Amino acid sequence: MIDLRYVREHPDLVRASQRARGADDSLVDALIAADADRRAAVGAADDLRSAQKAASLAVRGASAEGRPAVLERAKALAAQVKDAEEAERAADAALRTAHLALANVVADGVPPGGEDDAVTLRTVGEVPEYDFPVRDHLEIGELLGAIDMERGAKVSGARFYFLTGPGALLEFALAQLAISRAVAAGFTPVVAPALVRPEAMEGTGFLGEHDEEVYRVERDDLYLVGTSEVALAGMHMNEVLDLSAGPRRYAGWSSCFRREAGSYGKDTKGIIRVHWFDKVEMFSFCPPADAAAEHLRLLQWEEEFLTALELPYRVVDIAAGDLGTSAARKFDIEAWFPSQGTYRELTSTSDCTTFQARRLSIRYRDAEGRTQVAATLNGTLCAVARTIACLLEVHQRADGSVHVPPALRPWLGGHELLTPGMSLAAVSGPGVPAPAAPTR
RNA sequence: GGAGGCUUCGCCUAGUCCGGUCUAUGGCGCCGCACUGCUAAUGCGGUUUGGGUUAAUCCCCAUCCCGGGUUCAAAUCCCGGAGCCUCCGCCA
Repeated sequence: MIDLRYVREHPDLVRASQRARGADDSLVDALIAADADRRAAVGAADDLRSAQKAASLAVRGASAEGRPAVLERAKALAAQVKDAEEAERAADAALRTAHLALANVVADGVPPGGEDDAVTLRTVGEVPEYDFPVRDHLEIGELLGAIDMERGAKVSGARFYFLTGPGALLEFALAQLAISRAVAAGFTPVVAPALVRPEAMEGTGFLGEHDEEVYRVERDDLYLVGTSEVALAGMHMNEVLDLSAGPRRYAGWSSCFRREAGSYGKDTKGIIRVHWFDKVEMFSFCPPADAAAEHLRLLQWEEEFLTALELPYRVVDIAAGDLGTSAARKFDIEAWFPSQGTYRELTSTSDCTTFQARRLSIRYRDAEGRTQVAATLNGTLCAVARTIACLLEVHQRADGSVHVPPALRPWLGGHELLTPGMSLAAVSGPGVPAPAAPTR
């Protein structure tokens, strides 16, 4: 939800933002009208309630003979209040509808246009060259015994998979690396629920246009999250945070579930686009004035993570028409996928300014001690399945083995290569004693 | 799944049986002022959160977990829901 005061004071800027998104700018005027209606209705109902309260008190003080008349008057006012409150409710609902219809105000500097108009800010790392025919991540995964799509489909259907052997170990290695780096950077690590109540889903803006993307557990009126952003934002709903020591940062781990409705035929091979994956998500609460700077910090942490994995990538500034409802600005990092000969989205970070926090009522105390709406930001540190896909492809060798970046080695038994048929018993992690020599 | 208890303005708490200056009690904490070599102690005052109105103040309305209902009037009575706790059952 955007700030109503801002809409009142700068309707032209909000209209421009709507146009930049390719959305209807007349919604702004509808919102302003609904706001005026509501305030009129509230004023009328308040005045009537005030009169009725006085009348009601008069009933108590009335003499025996004056009482019937006073009571009559109080009853009449009560009826009027009832009507006025009905009108107030209607005006409230109309305002809410108009309010929810508006997406966040696009930040200054966001490129105009739609999906194809993202601006590449920089390209980092060399696109690798291979002197052998490259395999896609599924072929490599199958050679390594790391990915099993067929059995995933047998058990759960299309777009489900098993990570097996080295694939499973890779998941944990990535999780450890991501969480460790986040903790070192000052994030509070969080294991977040993947099943949330409607308020959290709605507050983060996922029941609007993304409604079709979301799994709903009807029986219990719960939703499966598409990202731990939902649980992390919901964590502090209806709270006043202390942000005097700087942004409050969380690194959340959870499974993520997406119906992928409307993506039939897209990325059907492998684990790039799946109904379920695990993810380490960064989430930050900060004063709105710091949000843009915080956004760049999240982006930097994302870049450092990919650099540690030795993955070539580019950073793109998403155009206004392609922003999510809650985002004022969004940067994606796209990593190189050799089998596709192109960069594909691996992580994404959004500055939601006060849009989510206003809905969720997440506030902080400013220097003067007043409560203000906080800003929220989110960024992927590691979406595991897709990252594994990218790693396998980029670091593949002619013989089907895969180079392990040094950053991951501590959790993969120190190995420099994952090789088809390798013994997993040798792939121990820190804290695990070396396997005992076989006794016979 | 079953039974019972609980939820009050940052924290604790009175009030709920029996509806009406509850415009919510008291303590702690916090803020201001006074007093005092300093600190402490003490005294006085303030201290929920939203909304409406306003240049600002004043004022008005709402708010006792949430949503309905009864009533001239609801923290208080009735119905529905949520959360927490205890016990039983089941379960990793």
